[in-house]
Amino acid sequence: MSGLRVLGPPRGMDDLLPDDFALKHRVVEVIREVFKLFGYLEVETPTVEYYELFAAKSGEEIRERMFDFRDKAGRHLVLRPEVTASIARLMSTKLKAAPLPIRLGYIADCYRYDEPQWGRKRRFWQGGFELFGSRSPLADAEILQASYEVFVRLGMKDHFFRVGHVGILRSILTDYNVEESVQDRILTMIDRGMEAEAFNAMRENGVDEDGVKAVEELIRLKGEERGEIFSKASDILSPWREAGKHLEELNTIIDSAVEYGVNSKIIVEPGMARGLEYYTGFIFEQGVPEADVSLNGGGRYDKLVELFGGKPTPGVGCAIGITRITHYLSEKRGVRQRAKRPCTLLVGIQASERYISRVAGTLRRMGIPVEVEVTGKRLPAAIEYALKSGIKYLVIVGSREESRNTASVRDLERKTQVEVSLDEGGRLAEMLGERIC
RNA sequence: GCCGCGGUGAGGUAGGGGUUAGCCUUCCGGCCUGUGGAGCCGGAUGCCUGGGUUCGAAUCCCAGCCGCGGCCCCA
Repeated sequence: MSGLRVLGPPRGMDDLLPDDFALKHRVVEVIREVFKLFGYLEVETPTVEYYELFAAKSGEEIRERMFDFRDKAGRHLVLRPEVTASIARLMSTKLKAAPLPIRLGYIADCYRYDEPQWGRKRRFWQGGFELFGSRSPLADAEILQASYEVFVRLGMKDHFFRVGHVGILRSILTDYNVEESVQDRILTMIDRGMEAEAFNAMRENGVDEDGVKAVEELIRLKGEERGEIFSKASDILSPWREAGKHLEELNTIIDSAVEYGVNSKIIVEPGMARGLEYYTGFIFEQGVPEADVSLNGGGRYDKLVELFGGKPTPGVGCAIGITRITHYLSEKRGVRQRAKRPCTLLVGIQASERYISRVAGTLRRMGIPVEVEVTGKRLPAAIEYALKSGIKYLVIVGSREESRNTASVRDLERKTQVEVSLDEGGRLAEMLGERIC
């Protein structure tokens, strides 16, 4: 490379070569498979959105980490840091008359101006499931089920879930008349482990020591023994009827997931909080033991659509970190994926260009993928190229074949060769059995 | 945004003030006009960028860029 480092991609953004792309594509395909299995209809929204769409319900922190810029007319735009807001925008506008419930899926690239490190890029892909129009725990459980299917299908059976419900903490705070923006701040502090600050903020906003103590105990309470966690949480929450209902709801959600067949390790955290402030109920993260960042996360957001001016519509969803999963599979699991290519190479020797083209067309119209040798390699060199590239069949056309309107099909593995008339399409197709290698 | 470590052809590496900068893989050409995953021969591409120290810098110093890891935050 010369001194022009500008020839590399921008910091934190990856070029994917064919094999890298193939691996990412596999992850994407699995997600699409699960879209189909559950009835999620894929949509697309722009990579570029108005700044306000994300500024609305994001803290200072997120705002600073967005790629933002002015367009030529002075509009303040951003490269989306996530997609849920865009989908909610869709719900409040173009889909406001759609019959509910509606399930939407997306595969999209997102951007954050972070310092790159393990599992964190400035450009990354997310695959999302969003279910609108239902308040039922069945809807929340469905998101867990879909997440489970994706991970299992990718061979990550050892994944685990961390589940919680922001309604539990919020309803305690609401009981003390703590206003919503202050609640957001307190939950964010809890999520970041700044507990002392959170407790102080609670006291300053009218929460008594009973309330603080309850929150503290809830934060400490986490584990896999569902029955035990729930009975302890239930005790702690006995003075707060509303919070108890949320706890019960969380139990129902987990129960539904387990009955579905989600046999993952599930860590219950009644005092869990998540960074994004738009969550209103059930929340979760999904990860694997060897990676300390989460690979999937989501929850319920019942106020987001109306925040964007739509009619009140409950929603629940998740965003799967495609780039992180790909990175994890490749680095920690040693998963490799070869880019697929045709099994067949068409090589002409002393044949006219028109004949080579005719044969190529004949093959492809039968649905046979074929690479055409276009560099003038002689047969031995072409064979070497084919073997090196994993190509299984050679279709050789020379002057003999041209004069007889045939092609010679050579099987490089069996080392057999047969001359077939171009009119015998079926026979050609049969010989070139494997199409993609 | 902050802290630490690093950067030698396309990939992997050796060297560590004066070397024609070495090796492996890859790539290109030849031996080789229709059936060689071979062999041999030949060839191509490199010290991240910019300053400084020095007679002389890939090597030492500073800054930047990029990568990796950590803080923070997050998928």
